[in-house]
Amino acid sequence: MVSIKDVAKQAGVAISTVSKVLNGYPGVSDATKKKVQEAAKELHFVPNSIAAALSSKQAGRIALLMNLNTRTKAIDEISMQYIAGAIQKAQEMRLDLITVFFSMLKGKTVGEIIRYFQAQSIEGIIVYGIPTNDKVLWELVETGAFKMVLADVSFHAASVSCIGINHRQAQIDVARKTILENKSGKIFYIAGKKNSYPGAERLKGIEELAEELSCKLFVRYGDFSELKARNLTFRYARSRDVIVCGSDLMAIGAMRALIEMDIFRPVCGFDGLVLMGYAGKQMNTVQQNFAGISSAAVEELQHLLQGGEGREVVLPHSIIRMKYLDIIA
Amino acid sequence: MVSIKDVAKQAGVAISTVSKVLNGYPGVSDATKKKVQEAAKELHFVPNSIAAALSSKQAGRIALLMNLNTRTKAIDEISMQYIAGAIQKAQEMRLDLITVFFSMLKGKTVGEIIRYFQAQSIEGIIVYGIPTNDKVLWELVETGAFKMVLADVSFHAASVSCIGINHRQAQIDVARKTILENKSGKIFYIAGKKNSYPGAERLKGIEELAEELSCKLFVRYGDFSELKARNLTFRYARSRDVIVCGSDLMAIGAMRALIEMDIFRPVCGFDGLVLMGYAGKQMNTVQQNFAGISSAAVEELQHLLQGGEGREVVLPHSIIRMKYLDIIA
DNA sequence: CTGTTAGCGCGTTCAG
DNA sequence: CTGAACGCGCTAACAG
Repeated sequence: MVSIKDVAKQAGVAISTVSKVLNGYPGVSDATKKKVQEAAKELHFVPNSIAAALSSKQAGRIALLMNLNTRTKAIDEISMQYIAGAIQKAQEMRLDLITVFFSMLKGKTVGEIIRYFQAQSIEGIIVYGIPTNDKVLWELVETGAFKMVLADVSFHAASVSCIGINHRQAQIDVARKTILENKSGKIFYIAGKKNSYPGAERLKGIEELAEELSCKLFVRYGDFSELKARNLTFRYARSRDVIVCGSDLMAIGAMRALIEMDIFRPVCGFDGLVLMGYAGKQMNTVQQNFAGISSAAVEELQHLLQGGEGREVVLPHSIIRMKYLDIIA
Repeated sequence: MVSIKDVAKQAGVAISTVSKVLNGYPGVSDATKKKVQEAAKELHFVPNSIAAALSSKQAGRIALLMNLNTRTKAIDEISMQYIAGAIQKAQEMRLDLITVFFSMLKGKTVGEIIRYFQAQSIEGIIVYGIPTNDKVLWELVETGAFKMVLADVSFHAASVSCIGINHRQAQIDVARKTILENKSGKIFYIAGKKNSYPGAERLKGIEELAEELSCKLFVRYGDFSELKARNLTFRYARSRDVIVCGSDLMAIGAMRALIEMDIFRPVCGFDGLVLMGYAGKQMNTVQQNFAGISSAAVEELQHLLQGGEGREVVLPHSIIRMKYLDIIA
């Protein structure tokens, strides 16, 4: 392994000089700068990130913390895009990214979690899908022990940013489109989970829209479950004009129930899963660019690591119509 | 951050003694061992894996290298299970696991790739889905620079193991079941990619089976693409009795084509994707436990890291019938 | 059996 | 503008 020492020797300068050049610090003459860069290139020098992490405190090691739902595998698609987007961007920004699942932290106290991350020299954490009622995780946020970026919640502090689309507005957009296309009056809304921030925001959206359009609104919680949405549809859909769902998975459940009931009702979903394309029908849905969101989250975390203030970042969304041909390859 | 030094001070012993105790080295009296362990517990000491990685050469940092197919998102499901299984097991075995995608290595020479991993103190690599024609990656394998576990290929050397199910046998099993259930004579086999090892093995399997059952076999390459399988089905399915596909995604394409053609032919797939459940019909398929495979791969890598010989590990598979009710939650 | 010492590769003062 | 020297937290030889 070629180290900084070898580069220094090759260039005929001291180790610290090499370090300065490679990290873009001032106070090095252009002549020696060039010498060092050439030597580094010649020796194919790649800085050892492990050593850098040990010695410096701004080593750029971050963690992606998320839920791994092994039961409902549909969520895999979202998680995967999240991970991929984050890894990609982290690589670009020369940050080390490790992936951690909630299940690994299960049963740990806040102190233990902090030490767990510290032991890995983690200085920043991106959290996706933090439950609004997870006491330990929210404690962790409040300690300020790490720079954090929270996806899909609305909370920011000095060292904590949040990021995500405007769920309320997105729900309004997709539902309005569907309702106007079908001239529907009575809305059946299948909401997500009660302790989910996006779920709550989407609910607010549909409430606002129903009022604006003077539609009757009937709400039940489907807990983001396909099965529950299916059952709710059997029970309540017949006497409503349109089924608006807080997630694609629930929309699929609703749609399949409608088919079995042999009645037609327009349905719209939320997320833009590929899975939608396999469910047999077309429908409007909100497309979230998950890879884009996690990519933006990494950038936001970098902003915090460089001393930036925590803030709220709102990302754009779009309304699409999922079709079979969109997804085959 | 509480370091090994603090523990030493607290226990009233030397740093190295603490290190020995915590790493289970011999040559420490039970009395001091107990003292050290108590001190560590009291201070909530968590060893810094970064520092350990720097100092020692057997630090247990490994990489999971895989393809990220951003076009055909169906693969997401498999990738996700892979990642999850590996991360989980790595955590259990106290190994640091980083995820790397092929795309990040694109255009790099073997030397650059080696340095890339060395810079991260990586000592072992698990590769999933290495193309049989990827020169650079195979060069990397041959250099022996890292301990490696290759999933779904058949190659092993001193420091390289391979792992996976018996694709040939699995293809035989699922196809035989489907054929016997339907008393089919003429088989249409939609194969995977030509330079894919699992694809080739599965093809061998169906050839063997066709001979054994004295069935006529007609083969075309679908390249693991849903669309291609769909088109091939339109073209060739009418005059055969059963469609055997080298992957679930292709089976879905075939099935949808059959529905549009309004003819019935038994179809069987390979992989056990959840996606299958959404495709509208039931069918036999091979269920691979992807999380289990990657988990086993981590264990095998650990075996190599501890000086074990490279070998071939064959994992079990099972034949299942995918149903809608199996997947909703 | 225990403690001292020397690095691992790099960042960072602080003299020169 | 440059380089010697120290330390990050830990492991591993070596003395005692």
